[in-house]
Amino acid sequence: MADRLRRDFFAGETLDTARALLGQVLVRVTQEGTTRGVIVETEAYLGERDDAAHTYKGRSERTRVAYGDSGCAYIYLIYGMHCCFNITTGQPGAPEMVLLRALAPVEGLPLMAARRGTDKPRALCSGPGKLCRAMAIDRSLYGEDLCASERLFVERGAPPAHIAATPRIGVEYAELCRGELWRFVDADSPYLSR
DNA sequence: ATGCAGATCGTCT
DNA sequence: GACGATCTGCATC
Repeated sequence: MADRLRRDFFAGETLDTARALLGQVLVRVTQEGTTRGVIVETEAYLGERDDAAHTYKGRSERTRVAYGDSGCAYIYLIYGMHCCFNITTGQPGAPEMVLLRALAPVEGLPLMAARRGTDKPRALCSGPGKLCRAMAIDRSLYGEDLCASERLFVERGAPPAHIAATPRIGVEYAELCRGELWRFVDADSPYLSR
């Protein structure tokens, strides 16, 4: 049994955590079964100094969990139909987080395929909405503490050999930070969102 | 391979 | 009332 990441893994600098999450293993346990995927693509959202972040304009009901402990699930609905899954990072009071954008599926592929309506491995978790669907992550898990939960957590994996940094996806509207290289990918992975 | 329209609703103005 | 940290299917090249 691999060991679970502890709070201190998520509590440091958010850009470091976004890089360090590559190669770690996201685990989701449901009554239907367990699914696992290696994290291959992340994005950092840096709170009140990042005009692409939900927390740019301060606290709101939606972003409540971002102001608490690191290592918790920040999940929201986008376009009325997809969920996006972030892990809160940094110190309490600093509303920073890391968005998980893609996984390399490693366990529970048939269950993922059933949830996604496709069995092509590359299509299962290669996007923030896709991975939420494949892993059955929705807003009922909002605020879940990944350092204590039995149903959603991250296990220790091996860092990738080559990491690339690029601009984040879909944040052209953010005049200030759209050019920042705050998206991180396993450069050798075929399971990226693009 | 690239491009575009449509789906659909919580959150914020 | 407007707009997304998206995905899919269909059209065209």
